[in-house]
Amino acid sequence: MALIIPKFTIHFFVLKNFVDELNNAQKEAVLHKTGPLMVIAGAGSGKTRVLTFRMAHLMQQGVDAFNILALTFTNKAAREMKHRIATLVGASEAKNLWMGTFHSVFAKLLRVEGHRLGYPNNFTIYDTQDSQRLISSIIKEMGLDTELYKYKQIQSRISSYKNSLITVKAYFNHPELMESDAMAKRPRLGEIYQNYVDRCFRAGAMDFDDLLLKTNELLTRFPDVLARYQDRFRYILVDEYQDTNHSQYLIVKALADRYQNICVVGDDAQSIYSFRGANISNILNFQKDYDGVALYRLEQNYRSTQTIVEAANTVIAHNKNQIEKKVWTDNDLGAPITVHRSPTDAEEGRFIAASIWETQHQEHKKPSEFAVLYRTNAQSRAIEDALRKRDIPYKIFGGLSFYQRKEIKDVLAYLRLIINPQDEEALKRIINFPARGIGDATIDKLTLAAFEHQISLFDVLLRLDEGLLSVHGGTRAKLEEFARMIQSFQVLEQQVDAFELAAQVVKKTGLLLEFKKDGTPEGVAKMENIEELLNGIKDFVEGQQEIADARGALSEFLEDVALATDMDRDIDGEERVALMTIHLAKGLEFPVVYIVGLEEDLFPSAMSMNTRSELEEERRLFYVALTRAEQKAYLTYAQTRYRWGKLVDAEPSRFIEEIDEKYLEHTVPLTSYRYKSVIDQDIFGEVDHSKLRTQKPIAGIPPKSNQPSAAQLQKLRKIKPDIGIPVDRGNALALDLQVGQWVDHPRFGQGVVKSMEGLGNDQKADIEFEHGGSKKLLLRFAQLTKIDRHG
DNA sequence: AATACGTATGTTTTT
DNA sequence: CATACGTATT
Repeated sequence: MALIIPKFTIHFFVLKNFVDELNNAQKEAVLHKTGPLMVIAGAGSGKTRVLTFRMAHLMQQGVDAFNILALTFTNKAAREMKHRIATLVGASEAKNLWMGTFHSVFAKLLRVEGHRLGYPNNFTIYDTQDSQRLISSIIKEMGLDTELYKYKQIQSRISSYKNSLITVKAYFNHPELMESDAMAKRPRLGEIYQNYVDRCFRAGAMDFDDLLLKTNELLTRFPDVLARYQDRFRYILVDEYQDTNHSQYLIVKALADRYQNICVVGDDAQSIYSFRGANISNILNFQKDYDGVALYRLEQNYRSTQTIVEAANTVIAHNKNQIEKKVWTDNDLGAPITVHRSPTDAEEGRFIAASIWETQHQEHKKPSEFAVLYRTNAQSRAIEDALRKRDIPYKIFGGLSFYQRKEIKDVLAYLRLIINPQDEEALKRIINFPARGIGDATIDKLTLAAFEHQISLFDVLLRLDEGLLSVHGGTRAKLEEFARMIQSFQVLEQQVDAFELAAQVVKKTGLLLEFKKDGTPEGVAKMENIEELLNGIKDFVEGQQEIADARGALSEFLEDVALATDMDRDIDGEERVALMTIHLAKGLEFPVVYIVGLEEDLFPSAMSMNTRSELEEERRLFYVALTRAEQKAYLTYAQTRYRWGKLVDAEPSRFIEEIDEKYLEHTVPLTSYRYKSVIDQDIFGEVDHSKLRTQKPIAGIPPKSNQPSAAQLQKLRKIKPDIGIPVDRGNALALDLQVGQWVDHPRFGQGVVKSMEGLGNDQKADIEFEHGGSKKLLLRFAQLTKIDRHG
């Protein structure tokens, strides 16, 4: 019946057409043959098209899909690209591509190779919450002051060490690291780090950062493994390169070293992840890192109206450190950007809901054509309330993601423990949930016994008759029963599929009953969530059956879940307004975009105004937000807003003023003049002349005096110079040291730079101090200040 | 050991 | 405002 057409011909035809649609820069990037290649892709310039098409083209040229590795920023992006490539070269070929996020790709690699580093292939992936809980218990076990050692801060510290490849050993080898923690009154941070790493290892667990760190370790320690994967991944493509951290940078560099077929795509103007270690200099220095880099710039924007493109350009022009480019568009001028002020955050929500409702009806738009973008997840509430009142369907992305809900994590903890009984965090989570009479005291004893014998908690349970634990007979029986139950699940796991197993777990542990009996609406919601999880597992199992080499289905499901984001649960075709943070919106586009909460201290965030580089990142974030819009953008702010449950006054964001007035229209006449803060001036270094322009009243009311208010003086005192405190911000590279430069160190005093070594994050300076001899300091951590001095 | 309640404490952004 | 933690009560 079906007409049989040779596949190859069809695909070739499609491919050819596609090339013709590309502009010159795109075409060149796609057709570039071998060697390092960097594509600077402005917002909306079709970079996904270039990436997918480049891969398809490589495959057409005879490159085996097995030899291509593509690292994307989200799993969703990977899926979509794979799908598009499949339409170009056929699904069976596209399947062989290695594509995914850094984390998911290297998690898979470590499943295969991790045994060389002493990890079981069923290792658990600890999420941030697991890490924090473990660190919290370590701090308590060590008897440290929890005021000084706050587990969240410690976790983020350890995370940034790992992202910079500072292992425990390296930590203790760098006096300046210990120095800086000691000065922060946390001299025992190294010990915590040590304990944390040991405990993770013993639990057979890797945290998010380990997935990258251990990959680096693997590739460094085992040249044969490195060689094998270099040979395997002959063509490497990295999307969103501006958001890679040092650890990722090194992995890419190691893998690409042999063939040098490395293609990175990114936009320095959209680098917004420095808080998790992303280093913008990775993209800025790419041309120095590789020889003979071909550089292509995609500057034509196909996404947005002229108004939006140009307004965005005027905003980003306020930043200093950029790769030169000029984004432009052929599109229509489009509507002006609407700026709206509301008295309260609730009003802001109402305005947005009303505006969406109106636009929907006047222009026959679907709900999915709108997005509301905000700086912090907490802002979603007011918007939600307003949308719900108007019956506008919406979906919130991020925030508490589905897999992070307590009831879901509880079920997953059972499954994790079945797969990997060493998993300490999973065990602690569920050993007494549902309640079975095993209290904190018992768990503490258990932890202690595990530590004394250097075994896992579960092993202690299995060896209770050896007298490892002094507990009452009743408690002991309960512990034994718990262990027996887990073991019976382990047997079951061998016999049935993941769905069946999960269903049994939920039933036999009494989890479902637990929520059923409470009868509250929350309890019902929790039951529904568990049901949804089971359905998800079922879908997964069914999907797996189509894949020939599917391994242990459950452990793969757990891996997917550990690395899944809310984005990945997005069901296409759902007609809903999207609510998400700007970070989450990266890479997406919508016809109509509302950027809300444009207020000083919120956006830009109060936490990000201490240094210029932080402020510039906030501005890039705003740039990202604005460039999500295809046809129309709204900027809204409120004069008062509930924060920490308190009503606080707010003033409009400086970012609004940074847009040229000619692109804006105001719904409400501006009655009050906004005082322009003196903080905008860089009081610690060069004066930014663009910031010194005379203040122009926006409407009638004359400017206030230039004297900073008491509150502003308060703020000024809190400002620190943009050097010296880069420990977890990774921006110390701004300190451009030369040999002979005099510097000041808070501890060692003044000294002169004798020599420099290392690159990027590893850059060190050999400094001879006046008192105390010479020291090699890692620039990123040494709190150095340049000083003027000679001789 | 479990619960219930009060207090304190903190908030950017996420794989 | 949420959640995490400590204390008092059963």
